[in-house]
Amino acid sequence: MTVSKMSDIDQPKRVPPMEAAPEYAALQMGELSELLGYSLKRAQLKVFEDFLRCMAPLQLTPAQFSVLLLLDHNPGRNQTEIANTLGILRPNFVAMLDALESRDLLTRMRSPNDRRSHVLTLTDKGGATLTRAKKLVATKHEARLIELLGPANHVALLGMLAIIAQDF
Amino acid sequence: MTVSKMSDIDQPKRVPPMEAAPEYAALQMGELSELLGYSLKRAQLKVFEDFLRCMAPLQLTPAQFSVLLLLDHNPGRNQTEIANTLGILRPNFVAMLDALESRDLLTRMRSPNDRRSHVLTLTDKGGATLTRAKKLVATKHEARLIELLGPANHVALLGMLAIIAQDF
DNA sequence: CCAATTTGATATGCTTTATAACGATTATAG
DNA sequence: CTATAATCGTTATAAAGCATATCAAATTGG
Repeated sequence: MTVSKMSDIDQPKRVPPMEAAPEYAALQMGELSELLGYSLKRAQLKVFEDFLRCMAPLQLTPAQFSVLLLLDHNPGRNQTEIANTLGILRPNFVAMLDALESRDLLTRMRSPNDRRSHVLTLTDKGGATLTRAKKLVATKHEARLIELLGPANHVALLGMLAIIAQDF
Repeated sequence: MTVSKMSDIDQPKRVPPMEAAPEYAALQMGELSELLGYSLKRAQLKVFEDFLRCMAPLQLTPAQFSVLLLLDHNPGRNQTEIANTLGILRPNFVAMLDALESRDLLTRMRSPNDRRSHVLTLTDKGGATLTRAKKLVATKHEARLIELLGPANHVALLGMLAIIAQDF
């Protein structure tokens, strides 16, 4: 049987599914709303979904964007350093870099100091893409969040999440 | 739940650099710390990790716990209703219910009204397990979070995440 | 020099998430 | 009523995400 792969031309790969309003009576959520993990996961999915939507013209996932951003601020680092900082395991980072390198957004160069390691560098196209991406994130993605929460809450939320991410 | 007190949130003390301990020099996180999606994902992973640790004696994942909790508050519902409410796709819900049913935590009964559907019900063991689970979550998991953030911040965080999960 | 370690890479497996399709059953149109 | 469509649980399947073991090449340390 052939794989029915509807490969259209330049359509965004993943369009998040629209949620349809369920026609049955709303269920009692119980203590679920008080469960931080549940709300965290739901919120994270929504935020990533919106990120992908905003970033559709550049076809960058949140993880890919974070790599470009980190490379821009940390030139001359190798794969292990970048991957560890982002919480990505080295084996899984390889394919990710393959994709970005094949799109000419970054380069792998053997380090002259340590020829085991690859120095990662943003290409010109990578830098330009990152600039466009940051603009999209700021004006479309984060702006919408700030509008929803208010600037003070937005800052407070970032602070609390950072605390959880590092101290919990 | 009310979010009316979101304006008087205690500001988190500070936002130190994320992660530590690798032997190479700390990398510059750049605008990454300001990216809500990034912090959300990191925080969510940590919270789920702690949830699993606290729930180890009962061997319940966050998703399984949410199913038991929802069943307890919504008796007589079928698989589609429970799955939809939790954002689980029906095909993926089958194996999940198989596992819980094989552990005698819930039962599937053909509905007399509509013999296509299965009415889901907590067993006695399921109810007892849920009671123990809720106690573990409250005393070990959420308590630690509240201690870390402070009660006011904890409430505010829940409120903001709920807003994002619903309205974003 | 030799043993141990590190780096990028490959292979592999597990879990999660998503879609298509099927039999049984129910609902609906004509 | 009958014929068609829709729904429910289920199976099969595939793509991602996440994790471990292992390898060759290169480096480090004794």
